[in-house]
Amino acid sequence: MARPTVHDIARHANVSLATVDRVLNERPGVRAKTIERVQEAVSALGYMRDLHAANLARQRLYRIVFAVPSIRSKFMEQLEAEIHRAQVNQLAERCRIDIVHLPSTDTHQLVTELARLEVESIDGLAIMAPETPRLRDQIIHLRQAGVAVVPIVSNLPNSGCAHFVGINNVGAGRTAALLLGRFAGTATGTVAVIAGSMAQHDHAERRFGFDLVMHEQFPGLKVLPTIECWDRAELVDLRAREVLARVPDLAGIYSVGAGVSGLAAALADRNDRRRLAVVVHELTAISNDALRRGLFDAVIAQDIGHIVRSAVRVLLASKEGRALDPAQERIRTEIFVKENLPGDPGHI
Amino acid sequence: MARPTVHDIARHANVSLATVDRVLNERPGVRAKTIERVQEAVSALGYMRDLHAANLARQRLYRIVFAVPSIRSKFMEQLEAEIHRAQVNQLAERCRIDIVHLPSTDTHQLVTELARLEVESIDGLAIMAPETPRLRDQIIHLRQAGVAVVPIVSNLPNSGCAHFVGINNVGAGRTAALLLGRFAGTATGTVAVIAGSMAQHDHAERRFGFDLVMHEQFPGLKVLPTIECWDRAELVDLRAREVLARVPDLAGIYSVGAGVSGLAAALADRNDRRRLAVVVHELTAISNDALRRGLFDAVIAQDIGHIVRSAVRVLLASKEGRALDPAQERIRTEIFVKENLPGDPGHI
DNA sequence: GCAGTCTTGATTGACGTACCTCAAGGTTTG
DNA sequence: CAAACCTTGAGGTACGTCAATCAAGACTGC
Repeated sequence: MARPTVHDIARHANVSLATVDRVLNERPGVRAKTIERVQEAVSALGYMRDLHAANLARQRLYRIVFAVPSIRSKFMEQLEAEIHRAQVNQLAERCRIDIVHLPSTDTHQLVTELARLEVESIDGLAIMAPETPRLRDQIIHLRQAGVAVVPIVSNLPNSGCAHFVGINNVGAGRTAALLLGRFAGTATGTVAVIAGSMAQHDHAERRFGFDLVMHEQFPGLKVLPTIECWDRAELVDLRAREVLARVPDLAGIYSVGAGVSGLAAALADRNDRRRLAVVVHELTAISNDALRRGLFDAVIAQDIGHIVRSAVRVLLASKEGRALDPAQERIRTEIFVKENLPGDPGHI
Repeated sequence: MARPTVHDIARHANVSLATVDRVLNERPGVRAKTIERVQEAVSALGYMRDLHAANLARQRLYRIVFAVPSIRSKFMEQLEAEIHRAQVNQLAERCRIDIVHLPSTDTHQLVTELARLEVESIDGLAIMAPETPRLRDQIIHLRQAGVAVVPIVSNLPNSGCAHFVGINNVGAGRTAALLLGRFAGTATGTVAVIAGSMAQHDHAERRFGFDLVMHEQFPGLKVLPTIECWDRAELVDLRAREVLARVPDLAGIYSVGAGVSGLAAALADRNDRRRLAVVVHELTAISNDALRRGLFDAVIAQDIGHIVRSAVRVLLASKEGRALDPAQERIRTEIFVKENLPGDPGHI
């Protein structure tokens, strides 16, 4: 018993091929009763449209744009690398992917840049940007023009996008707090938090979640005000050394953003023997190495490749009116410690 | 500039369509020089065969068999659920997936069951089974007959399979030790280990990794001999209660295998206030709930959906001679704590 | 009952690749 | 130098769906 085709449906429903086609592609000109008869035949025979034949015939080349900040960081490098990988893979699947760089400071120019996209030729937009009212309006405008939009990494809660591809940053902060609190090995002490800036949505959310759990579960640990270092490693280095020198009962450090190489350097240089719990974000070559060397205790991460692939799937599914598997699209808040780093040798 | 097609290749290489076809599909009857010319044209134009058209024309229906133990457990239920999900999704991609149940105790009959597969009609086999010499021979025989074979969840190191889809179980045990040791909050004490049976490869490997790290990093924690409970919840319950009652300085419990509902029940019933670090394997409804309730502290898991999808990709790629993206196929050893459980409400 | 619209059938030609046949050249071998 | 073989060209059909056409029958309202 081979797969049923449209011909089988036509025969089973006693209609012509043309009618089956009209029903399947929701074209007008079919009586409600006939539609019903065709749909019955479809479910009776268990028909599924052959994606290969459909895509081939449709001759549709989807175009997806990834709009990402132009900041240079290890994380952004990884993100772009994954987008490039998707470009190559998706090319075989009739989907062209482009990258657009958005200014990271000037939010006005960001929207201007976005407005420059040729709406007509774009099917989907995956965007990583801080939400502003003007950006929200621009995104609503894009969606009205038929562009599927999905925020990635950092959510845009007010822009009315059905889906967000990224982790729950409040949850990530909560997770960081739990790990830091339990790894610290002391009920009392002081905890320092280093972030890029509290103006960044995701950083603020992480800090928020972090505070919640610290307060609930580790009331003996006092959390210092956020040290803002604008994701710059040399600043992180400097400020981390200050904290290490000046806070005698330091029990842990939580790094919310980028620039962790500065933190690793500061930690490597210290000569006291205090037990310190260090939790940072994003698994990069630097944090990987610092985990191995015992400088960091835990890394909270998101699978960037998964984010990119998921964004593509979500956008294509949206354009094609397909449903998607929620479980497959859920981006997990991953925890890495020294012993479960990916790419370990000796994979038995 | 649209995608180049075989016609473009033919024109560019100054050969006929038939010749291009012969080269692309590695059919005989083409001079080496001509092959070279065609391949040059392919790379010059950046040609990529249109998978949709190719699959359509090839009219190939791949058949993949998942051979899994017939034991009933939450983990196996999840595994089968994911295989069923893949069945539905892959049907649209011209790939039929079947499940074969293998006897879990009689290794002789297991091989007999495997030998019953009609080699001719099968393209790929994903198998989860303990390795025995007879099984190894049977797998080598299958591979010689042209069946792509990939072990899943539990590796078959001696069967010569190029790829294993699953986590590094030694690493998983190491990870469990690190978490348990650091969560315990005490440098000295006793740790109990509950497993299905040390005859199970993956359980033994986890225990091995666990012992390594406990010995290296937490020498003050004494690890008791493995309590074998055959993955049966009621036995786990019983033995866990014994341990809780009889070991006064109990600092942690590591559950290597299944039957964790018994452990959760035993822990929920205890009335002492000792700080206890509990680490278990596999994220199921039960372990999820126990994490939330604070009965367990950490769960080591593998993404079962990822394993199934990866196995399918690996097998199909093997049959089609395609390369695959190692990063996408790497199964991670995931850590879950109370705060990073997937499917959280309030996904901001 | 007639013009007009709505519904359906029949048919056709893509889409890009796979795979087959037949025949025409070219090259080697004895 | 002819028979045998190797290489290549030309052309066709098929895969399952999409999309469009034209024609005809079935309704509607007036």
